[in-house]
Amino acid sequence: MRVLVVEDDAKIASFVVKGLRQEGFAVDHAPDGDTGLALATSTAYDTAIVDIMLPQLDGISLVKRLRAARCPVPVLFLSAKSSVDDRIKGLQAGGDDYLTKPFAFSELAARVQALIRRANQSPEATRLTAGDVTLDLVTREVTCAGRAVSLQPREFTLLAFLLRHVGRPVSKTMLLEHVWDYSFDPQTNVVDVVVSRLRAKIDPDHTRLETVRGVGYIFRPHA
Amino acid sequence: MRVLVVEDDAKIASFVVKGLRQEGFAVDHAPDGDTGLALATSTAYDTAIVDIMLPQLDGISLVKRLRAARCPVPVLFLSAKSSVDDRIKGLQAGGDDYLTKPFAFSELAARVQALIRRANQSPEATRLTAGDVTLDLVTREVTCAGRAVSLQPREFTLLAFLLRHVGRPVSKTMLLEHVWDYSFDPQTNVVDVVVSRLRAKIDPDHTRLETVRGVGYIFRPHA
DNA sequence: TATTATTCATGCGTGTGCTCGTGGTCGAAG
DNA sequence: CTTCGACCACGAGCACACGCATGAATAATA
Repeated sequence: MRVLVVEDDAKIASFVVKGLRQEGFAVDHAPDGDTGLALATSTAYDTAIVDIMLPQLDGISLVKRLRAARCPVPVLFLSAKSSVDDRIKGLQAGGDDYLTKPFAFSELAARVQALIRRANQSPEATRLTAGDVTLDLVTREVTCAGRAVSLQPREFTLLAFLLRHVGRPVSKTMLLEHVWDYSFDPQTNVVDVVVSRLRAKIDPDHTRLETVRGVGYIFRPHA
Repeated sequence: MRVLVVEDDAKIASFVVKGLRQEGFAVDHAPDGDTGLALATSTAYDTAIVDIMLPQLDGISLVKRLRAARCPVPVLFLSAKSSVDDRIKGLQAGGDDYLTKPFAFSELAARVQALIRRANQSPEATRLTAGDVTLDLVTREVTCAGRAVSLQPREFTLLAFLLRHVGRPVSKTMLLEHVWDYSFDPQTNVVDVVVSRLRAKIDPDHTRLETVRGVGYIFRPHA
């Protein structure tokens, strides 16, 4: 488990880094926001602990940039201020948790564990899977039965939506709304066409992506 | 278990927050609607306790916005008024429960527990069962005596209606109205035909779906 | 402009729902 | 007990809407 600590206060940083290493984590330390951003974008961390008050690039902006760069690492903010306002700003910027200084190390360790657990349990973060089909929202890679498949944007979005609703039928109206952003019925067969093309690529014999007449489609994972 | 308390009255808020913490909940507090909305949309709470009378953004509007943002957190409303009207408004806005001030803390704790329990087991809401026949309205799966049965749309709607009226006879007129959306008698035997097909699939020996001559049909669960 | 992605338009195949008609069942009256 | 009429069951067949696939046209992107 790799953890990144972005903290400028040397005492706190060393206290946190040592403690986490004793817990068995591989820990990297960045003393300022720019270094933190560089490390976070170049390495796959399981969690980042980010101080809000930082030289050069503050913690909130750092995380905003991470999210803009599609980096899904769970972030725990550290802050001297405990105001609800700050907390909200942090969470809105894309943070996952918030801890106020001073804090007990055991508290920090517990939250880091929780973040990692949550991230591992929610494939929602980046990777969707159903049976032998996988789809990575970040790298946009799709595999089916082990081999890579290249999808067009619409096909990709459609498959992602289907994978989020595995085992339950999705209506054409739902698809038009969430894959096409139409709030009305365009009176055409766009959906049918893209479904047809998607099938040709990942399900030629219609065993995964079944049609439910009069209702819509349903994605069933291949045993 | 994380709980959000949105309450502007400091005394009540502290009373509730302390009590819930003693019960082992992780509690966050928002003193007004805007703050509550921000917290609720950025953190995954297991329950939200929301006062109706709030500064800035009132409780009802708050919950409406939450629902519009597809935030499914169970909501318990608090209110000084106990009128049926208010209660209805609350539930219509997407609330799950309603408590009138003043209330005993034990009462509140019990309801919060109930809400969390209900939310965790909720998928049952979409499933109709009678004897050895089950029907899932969401996945559209139907089983009879353990094995899966595939139904056509009309048959599915018909069975769903029958399961909602288990043990009491339903007339053909009722069926035409609720399964076919006819408000008149089409002078044909559509109902008979579809009933016949349904029987062939889930009740070949007429022991579950009996006919009541001159009246209609009645579904009796298999012991 | 060249290239890719998306949408439109068309014809075909088929599942679905409906009607029809026959034969069966029930119940009340003779 | 028999007869008769009304009601019901269900197989067969038809028509239509729905879904599918494909190529052409348009739009977006480089």
